[in-house]
Amino acid sequence: MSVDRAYHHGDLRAALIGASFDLLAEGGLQRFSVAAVARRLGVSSAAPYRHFADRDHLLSAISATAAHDLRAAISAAADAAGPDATARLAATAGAYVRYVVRTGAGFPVIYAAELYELADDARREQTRALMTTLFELAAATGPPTYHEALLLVEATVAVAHGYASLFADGFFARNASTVDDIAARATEAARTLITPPPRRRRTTD
Amino acid sequence: MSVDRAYHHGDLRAALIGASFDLLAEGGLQRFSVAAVARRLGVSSAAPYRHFADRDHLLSAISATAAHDLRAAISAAADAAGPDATARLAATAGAYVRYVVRTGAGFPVIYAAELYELADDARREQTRALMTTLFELAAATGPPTYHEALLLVEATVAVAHGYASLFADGFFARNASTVDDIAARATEAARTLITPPPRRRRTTD
DNA sequence: GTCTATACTACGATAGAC
DNA sequence: GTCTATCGTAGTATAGAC
Repeated sequence: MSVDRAYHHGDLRAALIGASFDLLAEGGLQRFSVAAVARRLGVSSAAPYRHFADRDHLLSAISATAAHDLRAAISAAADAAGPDATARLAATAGAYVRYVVRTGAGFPVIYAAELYELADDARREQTRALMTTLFELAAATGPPTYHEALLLVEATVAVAHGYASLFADGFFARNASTVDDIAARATEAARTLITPPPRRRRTTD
Repeated sequence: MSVDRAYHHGDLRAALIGASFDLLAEGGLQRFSVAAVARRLGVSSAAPYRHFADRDHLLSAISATAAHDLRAAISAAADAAGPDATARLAATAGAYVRYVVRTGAGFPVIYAAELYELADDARREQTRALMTTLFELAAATGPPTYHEALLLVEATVAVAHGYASLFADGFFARNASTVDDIAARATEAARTLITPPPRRRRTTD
C-alpha cells in the first residue's frame, strides 16, 4: 500500500478529471494544462495520454462531468426551493454560483468554443440535458412563448454567471463576501428578473 | 514612406496597446501574448520590451486605457439616457456590453488579479475613477446607505458582465443575437434590478 | 528604438522500455 | 498502464549589433 510514490491509481481517468476541477477552481482555464494535472497527481506528463487522446478530449470529459453535476445541483436547489416556479428558477442562479466557485467549471468551460466541433456523445448528452432542465424550469414560470422562456433562461444564466465570475476574479474582495452571500444575491437578482413586472409605474396602481 | 516592412512607428507604445485590444477582442486574455502583439504590428518580439518592462506592465497600461475609455463610454451612455437616475445607471450595463464586445477588455482585464500588486499610478487613478463614476451613478438613485449603493453597483456590473461574457463566449450564438440586442437586454435587466420593488406581492396592493 | 540571435521555460504530444 | 526520454512549438526575456 505505498501511497507516496509512483501513483498507481485504480482509475487514473477519473482522478485526472477530479484534479482538473481543482486546477480550474484555483486558476481557471487560464492556468489549466495537461502537464499541471499530471504533476498534481504525481504521474508523468505522458500518463494522461493513455486515457485522453489530447487536451481537448480531457476538456470534453470535464465538460460532460460538469454539465451532469451542475444539472444535479440545479435540480436539487430547485426542489429545495419549493413549488413556486419563479423561486425554483431563481434558485438555479444560487446553485450555479456555488458550483462555479467550488469547481471553476461554469458555462465558459462547459460550452467552451474549442469543444464545439469535437464529437463526444457523452458530453453532448449531458450539455443538452442541462439546457433542457433550465428550459423546463423557465417554462414552468408561464412565459407565453418559447422565445420568452429562452430569454428567461438567458437572463438567469447571465446574472448567475456575472456574480460567479466577478466573485471568482476577486472583484468583491473588499467586502468580506462569502460564497453564500453572493449566491443569495444572485438568487434574489434572478428572482427580480424572472418575476413578471406588476406594472412598474406607480400611476397605474 | 515604406509602410510594408520594418514598421518604424512614431509611437510604438500606443500601437502596442491598440493592437493588444484587437487581440483581446478576438481571443481574450487566453490568447494574448507579448509575442502575438509584436507579430501583429510587424515588429520583433524584443521591441515591446523597450516600452514595457514585462508582460504585466503592458497589461497594466491596457488596464489603465480600458478603465479610462470604459468610464468615458459609461458617462456618455448615462448622459444619453437623460436625467432619470435609474435609467442612467442602467445605461451603464449596455455601455459595458458594447465596450467589452468591441475591445475584450472588461472588468476581468481591468481588475485582473495579476495586476493587483503591480504599482502603476496611472492605472490606479483610472480604475479608481471608473469605480467612482459607477458609485456616483448608483448613489444618485437614492439608496439609503453607502452599502446599498455598493450593492447596486455590483448588481449592475454583474448583469452587464454576465451578458457580455456569455455573448463573447458564443453562448447566444443560436439566436442571431447582435451586440445591440444583448446590450439592450442588459440595460433592461439592470433597470429591473435597480428599480426599487413596489411591493412585489399582489396581496398588499 | 528596433533588429537578430539566443537562453530558458513550459506545454502538447509521441516513441519505446518495462 | 505508467515510465523515461525526446521532439517541436511558443512564449518571456535579455544581450549586443546597428
